This record gives sequence, structure tokens and C-alpha cells, in this order.
Amino acid sequence: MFRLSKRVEYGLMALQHLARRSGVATAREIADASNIPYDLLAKVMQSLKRDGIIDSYQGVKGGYALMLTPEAIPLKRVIEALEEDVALTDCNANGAQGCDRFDTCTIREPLGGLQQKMAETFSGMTIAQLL
Amino acid sequence: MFRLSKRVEYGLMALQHLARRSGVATAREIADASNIPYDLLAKVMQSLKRDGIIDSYQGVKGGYALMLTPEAIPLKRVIEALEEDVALTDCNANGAQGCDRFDTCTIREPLGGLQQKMAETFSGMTIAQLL
DNA sequence: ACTAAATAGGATTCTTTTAGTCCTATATTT
DNA sequence: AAATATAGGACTAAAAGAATCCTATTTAGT
Repeated sequence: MFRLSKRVEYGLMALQHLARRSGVATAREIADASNIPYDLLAKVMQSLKRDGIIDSYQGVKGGYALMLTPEAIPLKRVIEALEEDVALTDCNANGAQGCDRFDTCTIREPLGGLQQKMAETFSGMTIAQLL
Repeated sequence: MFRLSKRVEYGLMALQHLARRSGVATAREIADASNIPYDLLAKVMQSLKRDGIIDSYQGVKGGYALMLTPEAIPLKRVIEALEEDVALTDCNANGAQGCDRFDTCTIREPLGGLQQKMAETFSGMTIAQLL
């Protein structure tokens, strides 16, 4: 349906939250502040951590903090960290896998061009512009 | 997952087919040529017809033909004819419906800007550029 | 040492969306 | 009348997305 997933929505809200308070915030705090299901947000934060966008601190007084300035975090990176790829078709993301008309297909290449434009759009906007 | 739906993929293939042969083609012919499930394509053609992108002729010797030149059919129109909207979030498409954090949400507006850029991208490419 | 509060992450379930199929009706040409 | 199209409703199957549950580990404070 051509939408950002909830994971991405929640991730953006969380990063916005972290950018605003510029310190450590817990997943619980963010979930409460933005009215997001805690368990789901927890996974999102783990993904962002794995990607290196944020850092995490375990234990009491723990939480998450940005590893980068908001200006240095393009939306494209957030989306990709959250296990999606900015691609219009499967074939433009994964190649022939799973498409039985890969060879004869005549829309893949032109769509590839479009896709690149979209990728540029998502690269051009950063967390800083959400503030 | 941020992909075009099969409906849109099939619709683009069909329009490309019609643009190339610039005459009447049946759904069966297009389905065979592009290796698309016939039943599904039939619905897609009906939607394109309803939108006025193509015209249809019933009965033997019937089929479909473009109502517009390929240059006059932007992808955005095709996508919308096929029951999708080019929107990044539900709220940016339907307003407050179904989102319980509509009022407090702070990512909707900036995403709206992005969305508009995307819409422009999809408006800027036409069926002619698929040829 | 113990407890409380965090992150880490596996497994599962529920819901929604998308894709695909089936069947019948109607129109048109031969 | 028969054959070949589109029109469209109803249904089923498969996949993806969202949400929940449970347990392990880490760490600060007492």
C-alpha cells in the first residue's frame, strides 16, 4: 500500500525524541511519550542500535542515545536499518529471486530509474528536519 | 515493504503493451505475453477502464485500447487508478481516521513534505518513458 | 549480596493486506 | 446459436505486518 511501516514510524518518533532531549532516554519513556507499544518499540531500538545510529546502555539508569548528530542521520538510513529497502519492486531489490518473468520483464529498468530518484529523496532528508 | 503492488506492476505492463501495439489487445493476450495471471489482470484492466485511462470493447474482437497518448499517462495516475494512494502514512492520506496519536504526532507534517516530493516524482514519469 | 530497572532477543499469535481463483452475467461478432 | 470478449461479485490462500509474551543479561543503588 506504499506506506512506511509502523517500525519506521516508531523509529522516526524515537529518534526525534532522542534528538530533542540530547541525552539518554529509555524505551519505556519514549513509548509513553509517543503512545507506542513498548515491546514493539524495544525491537525498533535494537535495530537502530545494531545499525550504529544510536548507542545503548544496559541496567538501571540505562537507555539509548544518538551516536550521530541529527543532521547526519538521513531517513534512508533509518528505513534500511529497520529492515526495509527503498525499492519499488522485488527484482530491483533482490534481482531475479522469486520473479519468474525476470528475463522478459520490460518495466524493471525504467522503474529502477524512478527508484533511484526516490532513494535520493530519502537520502536528502535527515532527522534534523523533523525538529 | 514499500513496494508497488502486483496490481500496479501488472497495470504498467499492460499499458506498456497497449502503447507498443497502439491498437486493441485482449486481456488474455496481454496476460500470456507478460506471464501474468489472467483473472487478476482482468480486474486491473477494469480499474484502468473505470479511470478512463483505457477504453474497452466487449464481445468477439473486443479488448482494450489506450484512451490517451502514452505521454499523457503519468505513473501517479496509474497508481491511483489501481486503488492506491501515494502517501507515506495513513494520516497523510486519510487524516485522523484510525490514528490515536494524531494530535500529538510530530512526524506527520515533515513527512507530508517528503510525500509531496514523491508524488511529484511519480507525476513526472509517464508510460511513454517505459517504452 | 540482593533488588530493581534496563536492554537483548527468541518465539508466538493475531490481524490486515495482497494475491490469486472461481463462477456467472452480459455483450458482440460470425 | 456459438464462440469469444469484458464486467464484476464472492471467496480462498498466502504473505506481511503488528503486537504480545517470556526469559536472559546487565548494571546502579542499597
